[in-house]
Amino acid sequence: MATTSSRTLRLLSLLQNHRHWSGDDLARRLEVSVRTVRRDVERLRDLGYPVEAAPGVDGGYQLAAGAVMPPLVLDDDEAVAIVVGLQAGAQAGIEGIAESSVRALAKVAHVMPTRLRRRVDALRTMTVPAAWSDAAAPVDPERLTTIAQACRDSERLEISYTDKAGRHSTREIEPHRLVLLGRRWYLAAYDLSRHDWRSFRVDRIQTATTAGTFRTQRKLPAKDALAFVRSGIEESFPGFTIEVIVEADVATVRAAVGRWATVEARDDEHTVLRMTSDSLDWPALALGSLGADFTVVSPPELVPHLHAWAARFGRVVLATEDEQRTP
Amino acid sequence: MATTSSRTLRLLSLLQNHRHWSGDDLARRLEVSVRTVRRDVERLRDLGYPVEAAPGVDGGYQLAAGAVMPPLVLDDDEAVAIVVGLQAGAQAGIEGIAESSVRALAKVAHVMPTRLRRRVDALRTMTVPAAWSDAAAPVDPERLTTIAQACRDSERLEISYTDKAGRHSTREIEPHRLVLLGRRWYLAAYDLSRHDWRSFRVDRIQTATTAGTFRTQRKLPAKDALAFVRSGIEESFPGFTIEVIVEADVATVRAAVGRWATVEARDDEHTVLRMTSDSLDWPALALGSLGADFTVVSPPELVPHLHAWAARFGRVVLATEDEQRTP
DNA sequence: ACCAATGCGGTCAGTTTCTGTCCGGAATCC
DNA sequence: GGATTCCGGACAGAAACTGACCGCATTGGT
Repeated sequence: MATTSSRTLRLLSLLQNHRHWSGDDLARRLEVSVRTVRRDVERLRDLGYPVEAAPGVDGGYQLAAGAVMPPLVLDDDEAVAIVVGLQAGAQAGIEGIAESSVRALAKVAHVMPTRLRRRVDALRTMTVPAAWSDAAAPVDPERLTTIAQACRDSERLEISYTDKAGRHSTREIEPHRLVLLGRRWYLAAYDLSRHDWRSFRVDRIQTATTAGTFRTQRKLPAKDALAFVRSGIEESFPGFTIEVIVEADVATVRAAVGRWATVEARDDEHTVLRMTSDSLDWPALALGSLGADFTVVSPPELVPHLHAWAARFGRVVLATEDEQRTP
Repeated sequence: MATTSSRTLRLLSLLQNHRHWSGDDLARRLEVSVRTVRRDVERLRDLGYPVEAAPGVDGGYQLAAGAVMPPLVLDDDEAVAIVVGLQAGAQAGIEGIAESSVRALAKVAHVMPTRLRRRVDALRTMTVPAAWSDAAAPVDPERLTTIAQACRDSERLEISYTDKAGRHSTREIEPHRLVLLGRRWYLAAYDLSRHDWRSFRVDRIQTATTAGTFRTQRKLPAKDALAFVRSGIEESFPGFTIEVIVEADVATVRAAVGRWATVEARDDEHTVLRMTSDSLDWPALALGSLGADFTVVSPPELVPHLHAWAARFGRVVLATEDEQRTP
């Protein structure tokens, strides 16, 4: 009967939403006898979900941590929060979770009601882009999930692409795998127009629409997708390695820059600060907020960069009443 | 029977993991006849999940977006990604999702296998703290979820708290609601030691352990938790409102600062840029990366702040070989 | 020490429904 | 037109679910 499995699912949801439930409460909620509730609980346990129960006046049932994740029953707000969080995770380029974030995103996005999708879109305009600098062009999360779904489901894609030289083209591809390398997403795919494997930078894909499924899995000419993409990229990442000597003690520096950089005491009054960054603007913020003088060890470009900031900031004045109104 | 509901759940999971499944495939996977698969699909449809099916040689079943979220069946990696994303969402203080993030986090964290919890912990050390400045002291996500669970489940908490004046104390409280105000989390709770309602800053709670449930819900002496917390906070947020006139056209400015600030054309060569921030360091980064001169309209404090940066940056020099090695 | 509240699980009988096997029909793609 | 695939009715036997009843164990408070 539909009622019995649906009821089991509802029970799971109730146990996820609230810790303590007495068997009596559950029975009333589910409109069955307590005996049946006990049997349903037993069923959940058989399925591997650890429902704990405590007898006594303060007893009740609760779902505990077990060996496997139970199916998550989410309400609207929670689903939206999860999608926003996953989008951030996919963009942030945190090694070790970005790929999983995209996979989960593809899964959630595919079944998410459109009304929730609209809310996510609305929120995305408020959400902070992961990176300041244009160095890491942010990728439209929707496109990312479209591509992730296509990879998962073996669906051909028709994409419009702009290559390094700025040439536009439309291609039909068989997407294979998404790879996060450095701070960018790449797509390893078989290009049906060129009859060869290619890697595409996802931020250079303007549109992507599905175009039917394909059956036979071609063999990637590399150990794995990561190796393939890496081999195809000649451009080395700029990725500055910043090292400065700050005229402050290590504790002060650590407090100011948080975990963004590694700090190391040089002596009581000098601290070595190291960080990596795509652009020189980030380090400028970190160094500026230190509130202490410092000497640049590397890269040399940082010095003129900071001097340029100094020059501009030095020229800053407060606007006069007049200026505030008309040019 | 355990098999039938478990099978329905497995079917749901299969449909979430891969788009196209032929009825035959599903039957083999689930070890039942094709007819039963059809019946299971029908069951899912009865439960409100829109399983679409296409006849023909390329047909198959797939789960589409529907009116409600189906229970999410996640694998380990995806669960970890979701938790990391939610933690970021809870910390980031994005209005409209922070509360939901915490709720979802409480839900997920409670049933998450410990092996996954360990992975999340490991990743957290790598994850970037939401804020630069010490203005927003980051909150331990684990503590946040503990408290959220306690609120949800009406569980007493024993907390050790450090108040504004730096005095430590241990209190037993009945937690009511978590509130995000500005960039900080507050807990509205009834303090059993003081016999009155209090708001606690979550970042000032050192430890929180559950101490039994409570039944009777006390009445909060305010319209809602937000109002209560807000009324209890005498300290007004600094929250600078920055407004500057940039000597560049609106497109350039928009490209440089992204969505962090609102920009408005003043004339072809001047753009008004507005943003709000807890500290003056953030705007400094935004203004520095502009690469253009500008005039400050407000706040006046910004000018000396920038001048201080200018002075420090102006003094910066490249370290000599000597300095790099020994002081 | 006792009592109330709560969960546990056995048994039983009646009802429900689930399953596999048939089948003809319809839609889709080549 | 043919192959493939999904659809859903009918049927019979097997399996299960459900509610009712029972005595028992555990917990917390009086």
